[in-house]
Amino acid sequence: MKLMVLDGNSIVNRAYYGVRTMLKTRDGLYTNAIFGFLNILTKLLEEERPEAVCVTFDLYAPTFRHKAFEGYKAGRHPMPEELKMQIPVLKDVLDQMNIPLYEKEGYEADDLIGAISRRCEAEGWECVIVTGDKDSLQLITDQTKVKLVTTSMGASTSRDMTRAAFVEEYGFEPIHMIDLKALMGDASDRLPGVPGIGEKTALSLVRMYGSIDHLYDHMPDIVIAPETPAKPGVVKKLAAGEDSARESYYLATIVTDVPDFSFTPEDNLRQKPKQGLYDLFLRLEFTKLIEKFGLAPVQKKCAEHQAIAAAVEQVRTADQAERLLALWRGADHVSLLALPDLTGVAVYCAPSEDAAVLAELFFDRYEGDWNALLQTLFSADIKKVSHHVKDLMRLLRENNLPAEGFVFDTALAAYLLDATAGSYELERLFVAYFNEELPQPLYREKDAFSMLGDTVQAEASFESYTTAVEALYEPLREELEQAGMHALYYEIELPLCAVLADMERAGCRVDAVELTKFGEEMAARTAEREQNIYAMAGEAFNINSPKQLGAILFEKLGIPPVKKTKTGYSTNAEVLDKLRYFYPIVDEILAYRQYTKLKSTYADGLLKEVRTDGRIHTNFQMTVTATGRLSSTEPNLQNIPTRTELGSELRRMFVPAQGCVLVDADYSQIELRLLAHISGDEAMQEAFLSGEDIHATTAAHVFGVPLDQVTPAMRRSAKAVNFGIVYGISAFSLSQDIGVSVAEAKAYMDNYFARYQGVKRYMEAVVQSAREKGYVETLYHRRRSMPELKSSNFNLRSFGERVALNMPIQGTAADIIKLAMVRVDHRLHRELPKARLVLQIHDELIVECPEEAGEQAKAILQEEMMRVAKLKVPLIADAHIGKNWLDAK
DNA sequence: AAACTCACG
DNA sequence: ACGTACGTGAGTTTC
Repeated sequence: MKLMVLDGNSIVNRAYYGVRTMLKTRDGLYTNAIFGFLNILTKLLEEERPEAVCVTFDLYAPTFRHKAFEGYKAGRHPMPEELKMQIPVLKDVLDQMNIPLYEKEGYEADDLIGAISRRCEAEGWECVIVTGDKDSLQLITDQTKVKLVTTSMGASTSRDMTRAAFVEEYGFEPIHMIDLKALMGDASDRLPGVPGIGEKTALSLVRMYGSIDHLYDHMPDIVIAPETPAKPGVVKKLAAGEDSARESYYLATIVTDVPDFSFTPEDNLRQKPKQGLYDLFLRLEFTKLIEKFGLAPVQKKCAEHQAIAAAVEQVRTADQAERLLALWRGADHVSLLALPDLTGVAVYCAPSEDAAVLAELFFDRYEGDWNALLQTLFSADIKKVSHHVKDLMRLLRENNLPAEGFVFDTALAAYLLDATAGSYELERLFVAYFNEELPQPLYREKDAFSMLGDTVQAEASFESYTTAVEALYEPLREELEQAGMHALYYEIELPLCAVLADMERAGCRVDAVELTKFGEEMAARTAEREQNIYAMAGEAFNINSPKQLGAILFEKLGIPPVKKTKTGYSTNAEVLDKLRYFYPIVDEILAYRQYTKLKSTYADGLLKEVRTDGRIHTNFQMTVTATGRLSSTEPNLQNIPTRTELGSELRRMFVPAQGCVLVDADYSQIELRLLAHISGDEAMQEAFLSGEDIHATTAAHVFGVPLDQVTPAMRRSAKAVNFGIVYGISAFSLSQDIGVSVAEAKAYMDNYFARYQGVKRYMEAVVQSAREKGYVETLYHRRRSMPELKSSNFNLRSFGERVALNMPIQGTAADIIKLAMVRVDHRLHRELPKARLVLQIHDELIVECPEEAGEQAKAILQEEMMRVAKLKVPLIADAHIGKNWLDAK
C-alpha cells in the first residue's frame, strides 16, 4: 500500500510561479496557482497510483521552535496577495475532491509530513512525499521517497529521490541532510550554520563523518577526504561555530512526533469527488479539468437558457420555408449556424417573447429548391447573428451565394471584450456567461459546424448551439456598448468580415515553376554547406538538432559557449553571429540555416499550399492577437522574407493574374507617428510635421550633433532606440541590440527622454492609468485587460508595463489599417470592380487589378489609407505598382 | 507537446 | 537580485 502526501504550501508556491500567465476568472479571482496545483496533483497521481493521498499546509503562527531563534524564517518573502487569495479556494477544491487536508497550529507542513511518513512506515505503508523543498530529503528511508517538483515556463517536472538516488547524488545517508544544514546553514531559513563553512566543505565533512556529533568527537584532527587534513582555518571555524552548528541542527530537524496528531493511512484512501466539484470548477472556469475529471453537472436548468427555449421545427416543404422566411424577414434578427458544406442550417427566431421557433433545414430532407432557399436566407433582408461570421461568409461566397445581412458575430464580440482569452468557442463562452455547460458536444470544423456520430444527438447539439448563439447575443451586445466599443465593432470589425472573406477567397497567385526552381537551388546550396560542415566537424551529425550542434561546437570543437538555454547551449543566430569571425564552421552553419529555412518553410511550405487555381489562399484570423492585429495561417503570408536579398527573391514569386498588376501600399512609420500623436509630444510631432527623417533627427538629439553630421551608424542606433521605445525598452536590451555598453545605452535613452519629454510623460501615464483601470485601450477603444500589472512577481509586472506601453500604439495602427481596408474595399467595389484586395501585412495592403487600372487603384489605396485618421501628424502611405510583390514594394 | 529557431511587422 | 523589447506562425527535433 502506498500513500502520497503533498506539501501544500510548497507545491502551491511552485504552481503560482510556474504558471506564468495570470489566469483570472471573469469575476476577478486569480486561479493560476490552483490550476497549476491540480495539474501537478493529477499528473503525480497517475504516475504513482497511490492507494491514499493527502495534503498538508502550514498554519501561519510563529511556532515554539521558531521563537528559539529570533528571526527564523523572517527572511522569506511574504506571500503575494494574488496567491494568498487562492489558498482558501484551493482548500475548497481539495475538500470537494475528498482529499484530506492536515494542518496544525504551531507546525509547518514539513513537520506534519514527517509525522505522516513515520506513521506510514509503522503501518507498513510506502510513503511518497511531494514537495518543491529540499528540506524534506532528510525524511527519506527505504519506505519513504521524495518527489522533488520543479517548475519552469509553465511545465512542472518531478525528480524521484529514493534512498538509493539520494546516496548516489550526495554520498551520504538522507538523515545526514540535517548535519549538512547544521554546517553550511541555509540563507532562506536563516540558519547560520558554521560561519565560514560553505557547501563544498560541509559536503566533504558530512561524507567523512556523517553526523556533527561524530565530527566534533574527532576535533581537532579533522580530514576532509581520506588522508587529506582540513586546513587549520576550517578547524578553527568549526571550533568557533560549534554552538551555532548545534543550534542549526536543532532547527533543521523536522519534528516527526507531533503531539495530539493522530494519523491513520487508511483514512486517506482515494475517493470519488463530491458533487459540488463541478460547480466549483465552473466558477474557476476550469472547463478542461471538468472534461479530464469526467464531471457532470448536477441536474438543473439555466434560467436564461430556459427562457429562450423554442419549438423545434423540421423544414421539409417549400410552403413551410415560405412561411418561415416571412417570419424571419419581419423579425429583429435570427440566430444561425450552418454545417460546413452548407447541407444544413439551424435558424432560431423569436418574433415575440412567447413564440420562439428553432428551424432546422437539411438539404437531403428538403423537398423544395435548396439553393433558392439559401439565396433568400442569406440575402440582406434577413438580419442574421452567427458565430465566426467571416468563415461562414467565405463559405457562402465560395458557393456563389449571397452573404449579406450579418448583423452580429458572437465570437468576434467576445474577442473584442477579452482579446487575451485565447478561445471563443461556443462551449467556453456559454460556460463563462451562464455558468452552465452546453448540453451536447458539437464539433466545429474549419468553416462552420459539423455533425459527427449519432445523428439524433448531433441534431440536438446543433439546436442547443444555435440557441446558445441567441442566448449570447444580448449580453455581448450590451457589454460592447458598456465598453464603448460600438463603433469599433460595427464600423470596423464586423464590416471587415466581408472584406477578409473576399481576400481569402481571392488568394494570391504564385509562380509555382519559379518557386520550385528556387527550392531546388536552396536544396543544392544546403547540400554543399552540409558537406563543408561535416568536414570541418570531422563527423556527420544532424545540423538541425540544436542539441547535436551544441555538442559539436561547444564540446568537440571547444568553441566557447556564449549563452545557455534551459536545456543546453544556445545556438541561435545572435550567438553564432558573435562567433563567426573566429570559427569558419559557424559561418557555414549560418548559411546552412538560411538555406534550409528558405527551402522548408518557404519553398516547400508555400508550394504545399498552392491550390488548383494556382493561388495561395491564406486564412486571416480575426480573433487571435492581443493587440487587434490580424494573423495569417495556413500558410502565414505575413512573414514572407524581405530583410535579406536572397530571401526577398521569394517575393518575386508572388505575381498577379494574367493581364494584372500588383499595387502595394504601406504606411510610413505608422507606429512612431502614433506615438507622436498619442503622447502629444510636441518635439516629435514637429519632426514629423516638417517632414524630417525621424530616425536622423532622433540621432542628432541622442548623440548631440547637428543633423548634417549624423552618420549612418548613428541613424541606425537611433532607429533602434525609436523602436525600443515603442516596445517598452530597457537600457540592457537596447545595449544588446545596438552593441554598446549598458551605460551608453542608458545615456542615449536619457538624451532621448530629455528631448521627447512628452513621450516620457506618456509612458508613465499609460502605465498608471492601466493600473487603475485594469486595461489599456486604443484610440478606437479596443481594449486589452492587464491583470499582470497588479502582480507582485517582478518579471510578470515588468512585462505588463511594457505591454501597456505598446498595445495602444500597435493596436491603434491595427484599428487604422482595418478601417482603411473596409474603405478601400468599398471604393474598389464601386469604382474598380475588377480590382481586389489580396493581402494585408500589418501596415501594408496589396491589391491585384487589371494593368490599365493600376494607377487608379494606387490612388484609391493611398487616399483611403491616409484619410482614415486625422492625427496631429501627417499619416503617410507610399504605394507602388509592379509585376510582382518585390517590384511593387 | 514542448523547446528551439527564425521569418515578418 | 531579478532578467531583459511588442506582436505573430511554422518547421524541426526531442521527450
